[in-house]
This record gives sequence, C-alpha cells and structure tokens, in this order.
Amino acid sequence: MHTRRLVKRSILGSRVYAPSPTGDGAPVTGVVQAVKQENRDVSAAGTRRSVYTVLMQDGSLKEFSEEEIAAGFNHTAAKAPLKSSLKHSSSNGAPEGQKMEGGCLSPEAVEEQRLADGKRLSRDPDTRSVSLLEQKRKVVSSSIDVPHARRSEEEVDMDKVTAAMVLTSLSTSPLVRSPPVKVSEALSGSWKDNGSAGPFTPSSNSSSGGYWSWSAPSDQSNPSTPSPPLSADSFKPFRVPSLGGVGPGPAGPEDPSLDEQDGSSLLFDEPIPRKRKNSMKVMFKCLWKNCGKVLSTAAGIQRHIRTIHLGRNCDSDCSDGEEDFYYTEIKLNTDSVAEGLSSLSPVSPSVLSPPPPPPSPLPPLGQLPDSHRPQQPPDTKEPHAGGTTPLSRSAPSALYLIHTDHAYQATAPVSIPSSGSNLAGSACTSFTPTNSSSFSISWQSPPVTFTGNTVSPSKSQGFGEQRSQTIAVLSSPPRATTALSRKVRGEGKKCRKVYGMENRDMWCTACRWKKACQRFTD
DNA sequence: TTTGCCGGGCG
DNA sequence: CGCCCGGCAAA
Repeated sequence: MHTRRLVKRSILGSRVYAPSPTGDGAPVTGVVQAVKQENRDVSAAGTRRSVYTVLMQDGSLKEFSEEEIAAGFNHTAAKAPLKSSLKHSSSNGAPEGQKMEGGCLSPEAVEEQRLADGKRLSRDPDTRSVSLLEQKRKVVSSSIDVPHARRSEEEVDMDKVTAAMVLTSLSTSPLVRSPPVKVSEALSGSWKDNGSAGPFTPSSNSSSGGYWSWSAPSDQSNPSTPSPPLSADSFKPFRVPSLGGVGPGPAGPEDPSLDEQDGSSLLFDEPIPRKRKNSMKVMFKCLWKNCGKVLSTAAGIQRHIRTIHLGRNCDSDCSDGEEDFYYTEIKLNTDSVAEGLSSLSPVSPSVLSPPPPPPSPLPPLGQLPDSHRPQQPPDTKEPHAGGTTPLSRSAPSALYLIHTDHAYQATAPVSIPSSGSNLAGSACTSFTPTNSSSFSISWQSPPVTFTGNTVSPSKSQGFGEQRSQTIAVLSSPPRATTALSRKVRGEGKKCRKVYGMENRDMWCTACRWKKACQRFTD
C-alpha cells in the first residue's frame, strides 16, 4: 500500500503557503524553518499554539500561526497539518519555558527524522524536484534550517560532561540566549558542518525577535537534497578532505527540505562546510551493530558503511542512500583539549546515542576498534579522509570480522577492547538511560571513547590487543548452545522497529520475511 | 497488545 | 529458492 510510503516527518523545511506580507493578497510560499510553541501565556494550560517561522522567498523570515499557513507542500512531507512529531519530543521535558522549536533539534529528533525521511527522500527525488528548483533560485543567504542539532555554546562554562548531561536530560537544548562569542572561533577548532549554531531560530520567545546567529549560516543539515550519492564525490575536490562532509548520503536525512540548498548549493549540493567555531567538532559514527567507527567525514563514513557493512564495492554513486541510516553525527567537544587527538569524547556519544546496552553481554566493541578509535584527528588532518582512508584503515580489521554483508551478525560476540572502553562504557551507561528510553536509534554502543592522551600509542598497541581478543572470542564457541527452541527473541532493535512498517522496504530481507533479523542481531 | 520469528505454504 | 504469512510466544 501506499501507506508505507508515508512517514511522519517534521514540517521543518516544508514549503507552505502563507498570507502575503505585503497585503496584496497573493499567497506566498515559504519554507518552514522552525516551529515553536507558545504556551507561555496560557501557562500550562492547554492550548499551545505553534508558531512557524517561515523563510519567505524574498529571504525574509516571518512567523505565522498554524492557522495562517496552509500546508502546501508538494512533497510528501507532512500530510497532516502542520504538526510534527517534533512537537512531542520537544515538549517532553524541559520545564523551562524556552523550548521553542527547540525540540527539533535535539539529537533524537534529528535522528528520528533522518531515519524516517532520509532514505525515502533520497529515493524519490522526483517528488521534490520542483521544490528544489524553486529553492535553488532563491538564494537565501541564510539558509537556515532547522534540522540539526543546534549547538550551543553554552558549554563553555561547563565541562563536557556536564554539558552532556544537561543536554541529555533536557533533550532540548536551549538555544543560548546570547551568542557567545566564542573564542575558538578563530581557531580551527572544529568545524562542524552541521549544526552548530542551530538553526537559529529566531530566538524565540519573548525577547527578541530573533536573532539568529548568522554566523552559522550553515547548513547544518546537509544534504537535504535528494540526490545523494553523487554529491559526495563531486565535491570532494573542493572541500577538502576534512570535511568531506556530509555528503552524500546524509543528505537525505536530515531534513526534508532544503535548507541548504541555497547558497552554497549552487556549487555543490552540499553546503560548504565551514569550520565552525565553537569547540565542537562533528564526527560521523557508524551505527552498525558492533562497529563504532568514527570518521570525520560523512563521505568517509558512508563509504565505510557501504563497503564494509553493506558489502558494496561501488563508489558512492551507486549508493542508494542507505548508508545514511547507519551512521550518525556526533559532536565532539574539542574544547581545550583537543583538538586533537583523541577525539571522541564520551560525551557526545552519549548525547546522541544512548546505547542501551541492554544486551549485557557485549559491550561495545567495535569491530575494528582500533582503526576507528584512533580517531581521526581533526578534520583537517586527514587528507584523504573522504575516500581512501577509511577504507584502507578499516580493511585490516575487516579481516577479523567476518562478514560480508551480514557482518552484523557475525561480529556480535566479541567484546570490546579495553582501554577506551571503560571510560566509554561507564560514561555511556551512566547517562544513557535518559535517552535510551526515549528513542532510538542508537542502538549500539559507542565504542568510542576516550580522549585522552594515549592516542597514538594506543593505536598501535591497542590494535594488537584487540585483535587478539577478538580472535579469541570468535574462536570460542560462539553462540552455539542456545539453540533449541526459539531463538529467544532479540532484544535489540529490529528493522521493524527502526524503520517502521512504513519503510518496510528498508528492512533486511529476513525481517521482511518475518525471519530472524539479520541486520540488527543481538 | 506488540513484536520477533518459526514453520510452512506458494510460485 | 525467494517471498510471504499464520500463528506462537516473549515482552
């Protein structure tokens, strides 16, 4: 049925008709950039009204109430009125009145969206073509957009852990009220291609009308464009390795709409990743079952997924965008530390993904821990990040893993290596709870880890260790005994849960056949 | 009630 | 075989 194609998605980015500001009566179209709820006046009571911040064709932003705009999206987007799941998510916790559109930016929400939308979009470019064209022509300098995570810089004060906890607990991150200017801007701290500043939603609320931070024009979102794959390659040349970014795949994911197309899009589909100021850096983490690979570029992670997990050899062009579902972005707080090296601080992972490690048995492990773990230095460093690097690196590890397409299952049994793990593990677990309950997608634990000093050394050494461990594990009698009777029922997420009935076509075959899931094994 | 998936049917 | 679904049982 066609029903499967419908997915709930947010309206952010959706094209809507709104009353003409000029008063001439002719409706104008705009793109929803943010949604916020105003329930302040009414206090807790009920009516909470949603106010949509719409980016008009002329580049201006206006706010409209629900009644004022008509949904006229041409694409599948929200069919229903304008309300989105975002609302829910945002409303859940934050007591503070300022949630504004916020919720949407929470990682979970984003993730959700990307899951739901991403793939589909990329698959049917046609649907959006019209809007894309239109959008292209309107060049909006600020392509704001919503989707992503809004980053805030408030963390300056707090250390990463604190920040993570806060974010986690609130699930919505408050936009900062005042844009701090952060220091590191100049430096290279880290760019992030996405979200850093949040979509600036207008500030929301009461006070100002909003200023969004221009500084981040960006796009956070990346690729909204439907046509995913190619882009990666195409821009590779320009964008330096470092960013790689977002490429291809991700594209679809985030927000359905456009966003970025605007400005930068002219050249390439994606926005140019600019270095973002804060101390945050964006990394892309493989969500494949036991793989926690983290790469600094989207292109790299996609390639990793495509080749390692999906078993595809072709280049990005043959990708159908599926990779998008297997990785997520994580923001790292590089602040003082470091830039460098280590990279993955536990923090970020926790925020985004709660790794509910319910499955007690195996920790994170990564298949190729070492390789990833070593992390990729800041974006800048790895030149080839986009392409080769990941592959080449991962390669070795691949040996250990078995796998082919279905690596997923094979790897399961292994346990994680050491070093980083403890940290990571503990960290994760501790915060995770919060998120995990809420949702999703991150079913795997982040192998990532740590930060610290050990960086390079650990790499080599770690590698060895791990490898040995891994092997041992594998050799040991794998699952074996369990047999008998039913398979016990996996506790982890399964395709059905992850993709939902609507996207049944995205399920692994086994799930489709109602057989034991091969993709998300437990 | 939902969800994973076994067992079995059909082409 | 590939594909699908009835229906059981765990959650």
